Amino acid sequence: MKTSITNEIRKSGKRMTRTRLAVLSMLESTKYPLSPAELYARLKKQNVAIDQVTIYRNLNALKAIGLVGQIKLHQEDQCRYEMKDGREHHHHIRCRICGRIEDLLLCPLKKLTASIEQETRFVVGDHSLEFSGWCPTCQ
Amino acid sequence: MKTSITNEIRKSGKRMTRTRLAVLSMLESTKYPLSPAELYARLKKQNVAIDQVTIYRNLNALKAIGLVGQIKLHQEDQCRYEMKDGREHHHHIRCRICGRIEDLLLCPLKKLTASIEQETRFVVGDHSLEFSGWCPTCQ
DNA sequence: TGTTACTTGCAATTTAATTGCAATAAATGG
DNA sequence: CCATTTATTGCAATTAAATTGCAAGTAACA
Repeated sequence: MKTSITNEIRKSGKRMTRTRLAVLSMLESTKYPLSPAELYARLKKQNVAIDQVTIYRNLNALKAIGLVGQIKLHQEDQCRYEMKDGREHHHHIRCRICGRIEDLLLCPLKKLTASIEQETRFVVGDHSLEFSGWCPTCQ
Repeated sequence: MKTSITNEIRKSGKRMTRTRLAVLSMLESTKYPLSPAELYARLKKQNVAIDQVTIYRNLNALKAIGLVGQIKLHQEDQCRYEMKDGREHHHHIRCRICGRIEDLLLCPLKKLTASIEQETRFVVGDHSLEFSGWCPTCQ
């Protein structure tokens, strides 16, 4: 785990712990966002002793710092989480049949922000954009 | 309530009932998507006798037919629902402070679908796009 | 008007996520 | 390196959202 992440955590008054490190490592080594339950199962398989509650609390803490992003996908009843640190802004596409999730690196929305702000008089802070469809295997 | 909606419901083997009509009317007359709890409160205020469970079941049924859309917003722990029937494709922006929600009629994504399909080999079925920020009052 | 089967209400249940609290352990300073 | 402070953890219990079972009710259609 990069020292910069530990510093980021300490800077916010939080601490780098065994369980927090395990959660971060798992998120870093997985190429798609994970749900708390998936995180728990994967960590258990690696014989990491951690409680479900600790996973929830760590995800919330890391989200608050901005190291981790929360993603709500169609057809899913749990949120997913992924590392934001050092990653390009991106979105996701999820297969409606098998649930496979892939990253989409293209995002046409930065240009759109200005016109939205003009139209609504809101100040835009963030956006989420999720696609769903059928993956190559399920078509 | 338009007859076309009743027909749409019957066509799918479902029935137009007193409670279903009440849910549909409430969704039609509200300019932003409602959560099941909000629907319940508003219907209660109108002295419509309806159970929370019935609201959930109706929303699921109407979503399955395609008459109603389900929306997951940032910072919210309940889904919201809105009429899809006859409405233009659109998205939403939600104020991070007061929760105010407005429609966004512009959507630049139809053009993007082709390149996503080419990039991922998925067939794109749908997308969701939600903005959050600060509304004029809360800035 | 009678029959079929979709729908409703109520209670109970499932599932996701949060909270309380005592015990543990990371960070900092001496 | 040790002591102190306080964030963090694990366990149990709780809250909150959404679903399910079932008997009674009622819309649709012949």
